[in-house]
Amino acid sequence: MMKIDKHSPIPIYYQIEEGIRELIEQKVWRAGDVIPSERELSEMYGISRMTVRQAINNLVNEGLLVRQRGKGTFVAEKKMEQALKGLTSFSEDMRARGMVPGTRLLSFSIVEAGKKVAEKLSIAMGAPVYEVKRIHLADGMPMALEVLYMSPQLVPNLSEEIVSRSVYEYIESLGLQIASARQTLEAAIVRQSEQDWLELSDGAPVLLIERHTFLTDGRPLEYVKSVYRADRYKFVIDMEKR
Amino acid sequence: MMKIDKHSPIPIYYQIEEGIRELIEQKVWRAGDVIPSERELSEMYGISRMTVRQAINNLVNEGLLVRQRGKGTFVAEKKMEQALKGLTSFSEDMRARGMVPGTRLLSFSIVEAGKKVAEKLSIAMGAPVYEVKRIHLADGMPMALEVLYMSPQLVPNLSEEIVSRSVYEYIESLGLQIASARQTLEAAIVRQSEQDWLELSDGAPVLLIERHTFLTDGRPLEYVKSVYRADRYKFVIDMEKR
DNA sequence: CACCTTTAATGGTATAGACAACTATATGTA
DNA sequence: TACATATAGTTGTCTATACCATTAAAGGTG
Repeated sequence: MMKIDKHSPIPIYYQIEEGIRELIEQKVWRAGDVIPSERELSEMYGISRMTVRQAINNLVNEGLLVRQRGKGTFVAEKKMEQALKGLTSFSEDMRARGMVPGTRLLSFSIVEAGKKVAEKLSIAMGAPVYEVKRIHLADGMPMALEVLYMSPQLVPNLSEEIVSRSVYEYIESLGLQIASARQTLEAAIVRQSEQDWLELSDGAPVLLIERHTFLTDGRPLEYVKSVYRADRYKFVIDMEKR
Repeated sequence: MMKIDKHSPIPIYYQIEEGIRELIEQKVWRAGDVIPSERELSEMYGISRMTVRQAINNLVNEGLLVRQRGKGTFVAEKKMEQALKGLTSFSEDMRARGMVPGTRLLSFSIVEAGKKVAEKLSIAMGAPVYEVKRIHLADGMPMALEVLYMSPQLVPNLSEEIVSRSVYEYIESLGLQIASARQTLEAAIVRQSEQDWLELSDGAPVLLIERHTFLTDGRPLEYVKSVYRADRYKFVIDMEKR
């Protein structure tokens, strides 16, 4: 099931923690499943129950597990949603609003990084970057125009194929982990170049959203600029005190 | 210092937790201070060190304390900033951007709640509510128009005086604690009624922000609608994976 | 003085055990 | 059948102890 080395310099509770994380990752245990009881785990690996508890505590704090006294410990629901609290992909966002998401790829190419893109991705000006332009649809209607930049140094072998599926799943499969993101939102009037794609008339308001995403090691992963139709899109943020 | 009842049905670790929380609240211990060591606390109250650790663990997870191996456990910095991660007051926001904040009170009155306000504040339609209209300035220039609604049932004796100082400090002094907030952002074209206050011309884009704030017990505290000048204001959100 | 070693204090990890509180199931009883 | 009771299994709380890893300060040494 999972291996524990009691004489490793890595703490036992951490090994257990990682082991459980992995089993959930690999979908051996799925959302809602009971995991073995604390006593079972402690006997299974010949370690103290308190040590098992320490591991489980951490995972509960992370939101990966849920405890229920008298019943057991369960794999928490969600997982993707927990990815970046409040930061969801367009598709998830739309589905949550009860609409059918869609995407139209406008262009997929490698271009030379301009000043702003180079800065945002921490690469040299003129260095090659992926540029992905697409339109996001909701119930078949154009909702947003998006331009995404990523560095091939960080994300090699990106393809149209991958882009039309899920970029984030590909990112994860590369072992890259998203840690944080900064988004800026501002209002503006639609530009002429964007007008047709979004099926808007002159002077229509749009919501400009920029997203700058970072990995756990601090490296910038992507820089995305989006133009949303103001008449069809509201941005919602839920914030909790912690 | 603090009292512990070992035979209370309230868990000892929780009593310790509350005790520490209170001492920090009352500023007996301030940000950066060392608190007594785990061993000291355990001897002080005649309880096991592991029990003390459980209390401290929870406070560390909350972000109230910080551990440093070999050195001790310290009261974490911040506190106000930690109030609502990412949700700051206009004044703080502006100061963080290097501008001098200001406010012009346009009106302070009690009005009958309309349908939307009544809904948002969970009160009856037609019930009296405070309505505060003001303009937020940055470096003396109009930045946003704001209308705020609060129920006198929840927040009694609100006055112009309090409003012009800090509403949130007053809220806290009443023992009310903010737990969460939902903000929605959308782009729009400035309305005629808002145009003059914001010194905008026809067709200028604005950012509409609605904030709906809730207390720890789930009751809605306030409903705020703001209109920001798009040319002077960007909304920034930092999100971290947790 | 500057440098190394020792020592005491801190939090970090781990054990083995005990009892309480809660949940679900099985069992007995009217 | 319906209801109370026992029982086993779960997490929750708590103890007492041990040793490890890191830190800072005290003390010794050149």
